Amino acid sequence: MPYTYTHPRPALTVDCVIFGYDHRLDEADLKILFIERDIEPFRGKWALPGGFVRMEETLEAAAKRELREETGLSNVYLEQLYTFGTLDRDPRGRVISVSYFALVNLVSEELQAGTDALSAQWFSFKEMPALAFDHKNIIEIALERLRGKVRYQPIGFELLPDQFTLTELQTLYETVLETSLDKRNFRKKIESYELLRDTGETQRGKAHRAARLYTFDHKRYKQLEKYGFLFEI
Amino acid sequence: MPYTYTHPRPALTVDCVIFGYDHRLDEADLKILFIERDIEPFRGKWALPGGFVRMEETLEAAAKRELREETGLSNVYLEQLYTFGTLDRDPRGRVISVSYFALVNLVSEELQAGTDALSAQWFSFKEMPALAFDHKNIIEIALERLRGKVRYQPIGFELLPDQFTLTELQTLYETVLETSLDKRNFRKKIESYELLRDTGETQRGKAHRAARLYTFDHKRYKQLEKYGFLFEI
DNA sequence: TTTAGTTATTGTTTATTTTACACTAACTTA
DNA sequence: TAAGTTAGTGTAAAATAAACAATAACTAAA
Repeated sequence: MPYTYTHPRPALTVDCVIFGYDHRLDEADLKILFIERDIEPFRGKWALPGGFVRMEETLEAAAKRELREETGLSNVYLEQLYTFGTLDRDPRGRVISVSYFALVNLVSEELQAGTDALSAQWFSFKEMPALAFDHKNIIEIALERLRGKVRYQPIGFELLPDQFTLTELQTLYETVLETSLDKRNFRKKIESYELLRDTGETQRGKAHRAARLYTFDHKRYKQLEKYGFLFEI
Repeated sequence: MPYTYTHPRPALTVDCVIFGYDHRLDEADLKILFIERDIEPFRGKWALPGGFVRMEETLEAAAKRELREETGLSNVYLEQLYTFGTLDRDPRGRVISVSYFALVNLVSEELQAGTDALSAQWFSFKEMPALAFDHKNIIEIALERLRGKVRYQPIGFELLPDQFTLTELQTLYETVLETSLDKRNFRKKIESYELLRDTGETQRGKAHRAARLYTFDHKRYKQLEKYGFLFEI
């Protein structure tokens, strides 16, 4: 069924940059989720999850649908990143891509390859594969945004499981920001925001002193946010 | 000449939120540039400058072209803001809009209505007219972005003429951030960044002590930026 | 030419925030 | 029960931010 317009129109896609984090690893690092393309162009190459926007869905809905179809991930909070529109970014012709990004905890999320993709896989930055389209460019911009944002908004918690230790939280910030932080000063600052709730529980099965487990108080953050509350690491 | 595709495609537009500032006014305030639409839909209503993206131009090029055609403004630095894609934002059907924003000095820039618009006009926030499409929403997001950005990047200078006084700079920040700032502390902070060059000249024609004129040292800022320099007001 | 009026320019003291820094507590395993 | 490992905690010094007012320089009116 062909569709005809009086003026030419670019095609419209969405792409998702999903950052994943595994707090259990000794060498914690950020990973990004890619799918292996099973259709041309760039068949066999790795690419960001994404695809064409349908007429009856919003941009964000399209991004969520593609992410679910291609990787099995759902219920992630997607934020719009940037819209890419150079002339030559897709060999099929003029294609505009609206990109989204999200932060997830690797351990809580189960991957499953969908119908459009041979497989979905996490890659750390050191072992990044060759990518389709301008996706290398997209993730560079996403990483820049993540680094900028993590310092002024408490989004780091999205990368951790519901319950986490203060050391895990600190390691996360050290990983994302590529710095090292003073343990006591970090804890003092985090405590001053009063955004964590002590669960009363402690870590189990570790060969040393068990750390207290905390949860992030989303409700309280939303309250504070209204009144111009400033978060900063 | 009709264009046919195997799948339906949304139309793609760009919209420009141009903030203007007049440093000479006693009651300084931010204005936004609108055009009066002379075609349907929303004929006679005010709207952001913008229009359809052509196949042979990038998104930013489209935004610049529409801005020039409709208002006569050119050589402004446009930054991508957000892409709007709700289903019902345009009565003509599914239309995605990539928005851009820019900051200009009202006095330096000459307006001239173009062919697509009956007239272009600056409106201050207090006297905002009824707007076409979802443009009210777009400018709300633009204003949020501006307020967030102006505190961490020295973009305020784009709203002033090449030469300006420290009082003009302070008034600008007070206007955009809707606060009042301490004069001595403000000057101390600005001075500490070493981003201003004293021109040696002073203001003329004022019925009181003439203020020194400064220029913003863009080159120096770009240098400092590379090394993680932090600006904050 | 003097005076009144208006805006520009400048520094110090106090309060707050950030940084630097090291020992004891608690748990597991050998 | 001893050794090993990570968790948890406070204080002093330095840096930064905030509060605050008098003099300088110019124009216009008397």
